[in-house]
Amino acid sequence: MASGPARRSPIPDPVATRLSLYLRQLETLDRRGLKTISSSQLAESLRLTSALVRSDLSYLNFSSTSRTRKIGHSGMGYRIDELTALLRCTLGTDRLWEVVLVGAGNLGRALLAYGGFATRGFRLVAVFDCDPKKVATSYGELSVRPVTDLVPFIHEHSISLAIIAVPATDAQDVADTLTAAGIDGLLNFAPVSLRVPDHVALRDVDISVPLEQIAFDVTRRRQITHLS
Amino acid sequence: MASGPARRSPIPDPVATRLSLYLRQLETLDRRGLKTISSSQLAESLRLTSALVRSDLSYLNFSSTSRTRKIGHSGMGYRIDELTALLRCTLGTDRLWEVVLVGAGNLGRALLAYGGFATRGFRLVAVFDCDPKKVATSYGELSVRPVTDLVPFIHEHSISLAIIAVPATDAQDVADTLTAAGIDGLLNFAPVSLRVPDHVALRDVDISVPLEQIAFDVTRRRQITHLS
DNA sequence: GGATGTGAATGCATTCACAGCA
DNA sequence: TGCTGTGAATGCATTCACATCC
Repeated sequence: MASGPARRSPIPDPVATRLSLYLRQLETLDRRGLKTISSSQLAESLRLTSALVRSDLSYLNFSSTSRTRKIGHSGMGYRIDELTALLRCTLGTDRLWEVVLVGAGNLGRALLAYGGFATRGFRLVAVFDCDPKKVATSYGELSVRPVTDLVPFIHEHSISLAIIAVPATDAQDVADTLTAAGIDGLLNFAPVSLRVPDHVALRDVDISVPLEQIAFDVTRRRQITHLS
Repeated sequence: MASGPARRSPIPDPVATRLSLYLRQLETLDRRGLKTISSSQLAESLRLTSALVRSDLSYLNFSSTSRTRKIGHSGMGYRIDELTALLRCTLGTDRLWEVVLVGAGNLGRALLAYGGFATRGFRLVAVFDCDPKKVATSYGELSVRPVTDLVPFIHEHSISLAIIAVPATDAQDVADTLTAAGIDGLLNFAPVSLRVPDHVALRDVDISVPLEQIAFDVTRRRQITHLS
């Protein structure tokens, strides 16, 4: 039993990732004033198949709070406002997440300046760095605090999410500190594989990896073209 | 036929992504002075299984240039220098890729300042922006050029890779321009799904997506803990 | 002994194809 | 007719288990 897209939860990881993309796309469509969208339109706009979109969205049927059974409307697709709300609720971004940033180097400062988080339910509430020269410098509304203040700050403000943007050599130390302070989730930009306890959610972003993948794609295509 | 990890090419996408991670890890291990590593050690350091590592690396056996049949050494694992060279060659990063950056906003400036590319075979050789106020401003060794110079620059320097770091609304236009100029690969940081011809390699990086995934992971874990 | 390389087995993600509904 | 929701079929990624080699 339990064939097809396994009605009812454990939402698989690849599905969850696409749910984020659906949400992003719906927000764009909403800004354009659209009210409904079909699985095939949504699929095409993201270069996916309509069956995959429907399959993914079917995971939302019985998710947590909503008792609603069907989310699409036969013959006319999905209502953008409904679906957006349901996605936000499922992903947990229907509330504001306060996030701390560790590392005020180039990458850290870029993240501070990056406006994209605010519109998606996240707010950077503090920046920390171990370099005394950087401490007290201001970026936008935030001024850099010493790492020694990190643990008390997390406790005092009940922070659950942190972004690690320190050099690779310091990343594990920072992760350990954050873990000990009781953090729930970590977004790691350092190019190392961190070790954290099972109860801490961890994702890595290494911008060199996709760039390398492109180099690989291009190289492979050239080889194919070459010997044809 | 062709069961198991399909000896001989078309390297699947998930495999190619992990090859990048193996390379990154090997570079770290090399810096620590190690000479060899076993599939199980490499696996553990990246939280994978040893069978997966061996399976992935077996794709390198007959790849393009190298005529070597076996890359590991029975009883003693893989030689780090050998494997590093083979990975670089396979991924296409055994040579220098000159990359142009379009967009000198917060993200673009961070990428300029980010040192990580240089050590992995990529060099940012020019920055472009359409905002006249930004043009001619210098960041590090590069000064911002007007987008009108983009196409001639690409032709003149035979650039094949570009990074898009402009607002979502401008990204498709920039992609079209780059495509028309004959670019081979695009790394897109704008939160939109771009449309490019099949012969152009495209990858997306949206830092809000992994952050949302973490929020989702944390939310789900809380629900599980809650009702247990 | 300790490791690789790989066919065979498993399990998961995606697609197909169609019943059912507006 | 147009579209969703989903069981069944496919196909791909991962793991198992073991022959093999130093």
